[in-house]
Amino acid sequence: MLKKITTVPLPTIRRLPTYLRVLEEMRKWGKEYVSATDIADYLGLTPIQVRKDLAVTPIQGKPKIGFEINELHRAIRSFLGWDKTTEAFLVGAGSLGSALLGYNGFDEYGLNIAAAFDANPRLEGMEIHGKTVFSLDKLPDLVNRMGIRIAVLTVPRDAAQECADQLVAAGIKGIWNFASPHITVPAGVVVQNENIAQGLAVLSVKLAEKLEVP
Amino acid sequence: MLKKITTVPLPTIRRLPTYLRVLEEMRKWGKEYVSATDIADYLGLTPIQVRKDLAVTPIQGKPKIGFEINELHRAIRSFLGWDKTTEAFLVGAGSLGSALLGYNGFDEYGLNIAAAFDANPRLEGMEIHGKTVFSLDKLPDLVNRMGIRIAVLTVPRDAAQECADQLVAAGIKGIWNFASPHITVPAGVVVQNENIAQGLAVLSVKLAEKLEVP
DNA sequence: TAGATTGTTAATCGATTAACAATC
DNA sequence: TAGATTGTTAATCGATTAACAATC
Repeated sequence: MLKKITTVPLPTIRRLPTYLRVLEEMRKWGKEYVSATDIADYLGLTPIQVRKDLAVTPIQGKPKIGFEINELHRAIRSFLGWDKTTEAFLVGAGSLGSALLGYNGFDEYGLNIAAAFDANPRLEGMEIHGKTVFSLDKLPDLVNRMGIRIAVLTVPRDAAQECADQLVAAGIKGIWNFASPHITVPAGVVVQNENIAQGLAVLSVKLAEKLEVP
Repeated sequence: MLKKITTVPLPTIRRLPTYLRVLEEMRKWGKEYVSATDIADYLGLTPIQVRKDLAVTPIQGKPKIGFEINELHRAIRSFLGWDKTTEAFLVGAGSLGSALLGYNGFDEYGLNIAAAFDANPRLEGMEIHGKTVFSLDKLPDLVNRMGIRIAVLTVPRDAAQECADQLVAAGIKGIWNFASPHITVPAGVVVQNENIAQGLAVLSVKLAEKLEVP
């Protein structure tokens, strides 16, 4: 009986950011209301699925008219917690880390990378895309003082697990893991693995199918 | 009756690259055989799921021993088509495009980015991480001459659809889309959308749940 | 009003998990 | 041999899709 409150399906959560972008797009076109059918047509989904997904927000659509774009947009952002900014640290200032430091779209997702950390002492004190790089041993203290809960992990694969352990020890509660296909963390810590190879695998297989049986 | 041959579940396909990494890891430890149980323990999955996933390959495991690591590794790579190199073009040599050009892990995935293209004439002829940047209008001819089928799309969001149309017109069959949450293409062309915001959405929601109900 | 769209409840579909005989 | 592990068939679980009354 416990444990199940109203778990929103993971696929739904993954589609929500796309709805945000679609709503922004349609707002740009001067629209004020949008129906689930419009969104579904635009994205190649079914209207029923879109309506189910949007039901995670408390926003009610109006029959024959649809949803108020701004209101829906605000509600989805709020559901994702993207209406307030969360500060995060980036760990591993290599090429991928640097690229992410230079990405300026995170504020749209309620995320701000406050600082970067690297094991290489030669990077200490440097700025990458305006973010200061600190020595990794400064991390626990700064996590504590700034109340940081999220880390973006972009170290080399071999360093991933050890580094994750340090992050957990320092009090990090969520790890956005670009470093390794899998890391082990204690319960109470959330890991989101990002792995570019997954998408490429899907593309590879689908393309092979298409080319075989056209 | 048509159409369904033996569709491998998408979640399975997405897990396959991770199995490759795990097999490499275990090979490094000097192991020769690995059981589905070992892999499952390592990744936090169930042994049954791992066995089901591995059944997409023709490799048979040996009861009590497991699977021959090298053989299984080769079979998964073969299933994904990653045993032969596929040449691809990257379109959009901005910060994300440059970062991907500098990523040297693609050969593990059977992908080689042969060249980059950009609409900005000032980039023409430049080299980024050893890859030459061509003008976008050279793309159709080069796609044709080199028989390129895959494009990595890393242009700004607003240019994504127009650029995708050009790629399709040029004969590209698979688009790995980092540019926009959604693009429309004709049937016969495969699109794989990569969207960093999806993973962050999952992390955000899971973390919020954890912090609310610890 | 008629018809498009909503939200909800039920049916279907697909993936995961369980059960179990076969095997080394 | 006993026991761990395999591969397969059946049961369960969860997400998607369908059906439909309510509404503007």
